[in-house]
Amino acid sequence: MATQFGEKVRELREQQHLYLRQVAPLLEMDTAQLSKIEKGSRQLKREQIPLLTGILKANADELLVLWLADQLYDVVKDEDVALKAMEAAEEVIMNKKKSKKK
Amino acid sequence: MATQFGEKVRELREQQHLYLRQVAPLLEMDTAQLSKIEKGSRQLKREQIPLLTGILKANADELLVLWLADQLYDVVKDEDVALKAMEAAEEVIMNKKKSKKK
DNA sequence: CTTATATTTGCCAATATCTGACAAGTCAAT
DNA sequence: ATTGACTTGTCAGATATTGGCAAATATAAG
Repeated sequence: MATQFGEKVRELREQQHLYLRQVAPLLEMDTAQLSKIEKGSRQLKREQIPLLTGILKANADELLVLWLADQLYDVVKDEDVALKAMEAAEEVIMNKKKSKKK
Repeated sequence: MATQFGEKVRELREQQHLYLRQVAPLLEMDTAQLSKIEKGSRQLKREQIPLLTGILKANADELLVLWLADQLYDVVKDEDVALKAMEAAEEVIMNKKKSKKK
């Protein structure tokens, strides 16, 4: 249930001495939703990550990477072949990268 | 649009000299759907993979791994930090594995 | 023990996304 | 021009996710 992303958000929010009730409105949601996001039972929208990064003064891609990692983990979490699948996906990504350098 | 999974399914289906119209009913769908799956515009349901593996005489986890890899790729395909995210997710998986060996 | 503040949880209507089914389309061979 | 294999478009219905509120819980203070 807990997510890397949610845990990091909470950690950063507490470091900044901010309450849910202060941060939530900046993301146009209520405290209940943000609470659920930190607890991992809801997902923040991808496009809100940059805003949250600013609010929490996180460093550049920190939150994005954790958010993505959570999504990836979700896909394979119950699979015996999780790591094999990850490697297969990585290869595809690396091939794309190479060929994008037209 | 094309998927590794879809391409492999097509390849295997042709190797077995089977038509869409023969395979589709075994998966309880129509040929249009199966066509889209091979083309990558629709997803086969996770739980149907073992059945399809049998039908196409694929080897054990081949199709499952490709199917999962496609899902993973989908999460990060437009992200600059795709590989970083993959590595972060891999670490989580490897830690789970270790701790599961109670 | 009551109040106050912060957070969490449960619920459900609203919205978004995915799927199944069919019809119509292309393409190649005859 | 007909047939067979496959593809594509559409759309209602099924599923899943979200937003928002209200009630529950937790902690601290008085």
